[in-house]
Amino acid sequence: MASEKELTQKTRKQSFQTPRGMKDILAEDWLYYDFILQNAKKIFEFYGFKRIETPLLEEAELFTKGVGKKTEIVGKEMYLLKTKGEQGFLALRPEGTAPIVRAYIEKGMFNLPQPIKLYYFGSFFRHEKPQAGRYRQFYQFGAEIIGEDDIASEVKIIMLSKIFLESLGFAKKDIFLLLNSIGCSKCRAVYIRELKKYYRKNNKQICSDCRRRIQENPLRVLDCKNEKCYPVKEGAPFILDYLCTECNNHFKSLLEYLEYLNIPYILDKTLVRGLDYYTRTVFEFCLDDEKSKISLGGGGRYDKLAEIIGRVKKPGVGVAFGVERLMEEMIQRGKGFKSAKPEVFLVYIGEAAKKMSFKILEQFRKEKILIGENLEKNNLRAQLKNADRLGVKYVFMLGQQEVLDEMIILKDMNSGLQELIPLDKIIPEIKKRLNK
RNA sequence: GUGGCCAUGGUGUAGUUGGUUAGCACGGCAGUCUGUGGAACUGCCAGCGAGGGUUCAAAUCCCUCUGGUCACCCCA
Repeated sequence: MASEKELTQKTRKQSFQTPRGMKDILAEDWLYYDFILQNAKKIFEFYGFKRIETPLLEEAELFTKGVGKKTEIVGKEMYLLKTKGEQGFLALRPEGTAPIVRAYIEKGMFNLPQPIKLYYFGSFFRHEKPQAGRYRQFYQFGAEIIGEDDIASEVKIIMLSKIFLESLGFAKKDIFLLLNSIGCSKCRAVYIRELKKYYRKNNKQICSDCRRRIQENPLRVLDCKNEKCYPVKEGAPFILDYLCTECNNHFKSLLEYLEYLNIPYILDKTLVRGLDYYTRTVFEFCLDDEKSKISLGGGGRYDKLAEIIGRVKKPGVGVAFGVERLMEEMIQRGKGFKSAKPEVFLVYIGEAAKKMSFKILEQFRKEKILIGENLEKNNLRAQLKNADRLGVKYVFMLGQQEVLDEMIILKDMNSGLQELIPLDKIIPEIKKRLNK
């Protein structure tokens, strides 16, 4: 825990801003977040997925064990918290799969009919340098199918991911699915030995990063973007040629299903993912087949994760999308949203009318008619100005005289024409005019 | 974590051989006009990202920090 002195030291500042890489989500942004979540919800729930939300904090060890100590997101980018009473550290969750598998085990979901289909929507945290489409707190939508090793799980996840992307307005032809298999622990071990041997032989022709990678995280040399490494990469052995019979059959069969279902894919022999728990199938969705393009989302199979974190032998498949990335692409493709604006506005003059305005507004709201008001202002001019700025079609005007007569003025803002209407007729009258 | 570029009211900006009180537009609030909007006019609000240094004098030059942005690393 920080001491009181440490906590107050910085408060001498004159102003505050959001921490680096984090942002306030304002009304215009919520239109996108809501739209994305609603589509995801509609589709995935219809296909039998249930929503789950795990805590923002987990024991740090869940990630070091599950995702891998040497991965960037756990080894270097995890937010760690030390608070009173816990041994060890808590971590702000850097990804969603390990917590969900933890919940699956902790809540004994393996006793339910398998597989378990879950989806989630929430924020995740990675302490990295912010950049386009990359924040320190960001939202992910993701889905997991846990409990079966049949390729049906992969097929479902991939199929639904595509339907989801299309629902957001992305054209079929723009969505690219990159696909690869990185085998199981057995065949990958054989492959890595070969890969290391090959890179050691070509040690002089590769970049310094790759020299480090081949030791720490060998698979990653395959997506090195340094030109220097291209010739060596070209001749490198690829894991697809080293898959054991089971992994090979699994992958072949997945490809057959995708072809049968008319889901185009690009076999990307260099696609490997940064999280240690992946086995066999890995995939990524982008909007451009250029490799440099930031991916919208990705996922894969993780057959050993449950075993590593909870000694439960259950396989799984999952996908996760970066919500901010989806948003940015939607904006770039001109998919705009407007918030609902009222078409009617109520203005008042005088104290009696002000009081009565509250009752009248409720009549509209009971009828689900969106009505604007600015009761805080007490001059007519300012109220009308606001109504005008909102672009409403009709304004109801209530004054001293109207209250006495139980009438109200209805003003057409386009023509400027006004007429007197009995107070008890306002709802049918406005419905007629708005064709409701 | 490494490197490049950047930082003036709420928003968009003017302002460098350092030199009056930092200018303009939009915006917000109020008024001209306590019963009529879209126009006009008037007044007000609000800024040199933070800290330090050089100097008689700093928005301007230097350093540190913070933040933004882009590339790398990595990833959603």
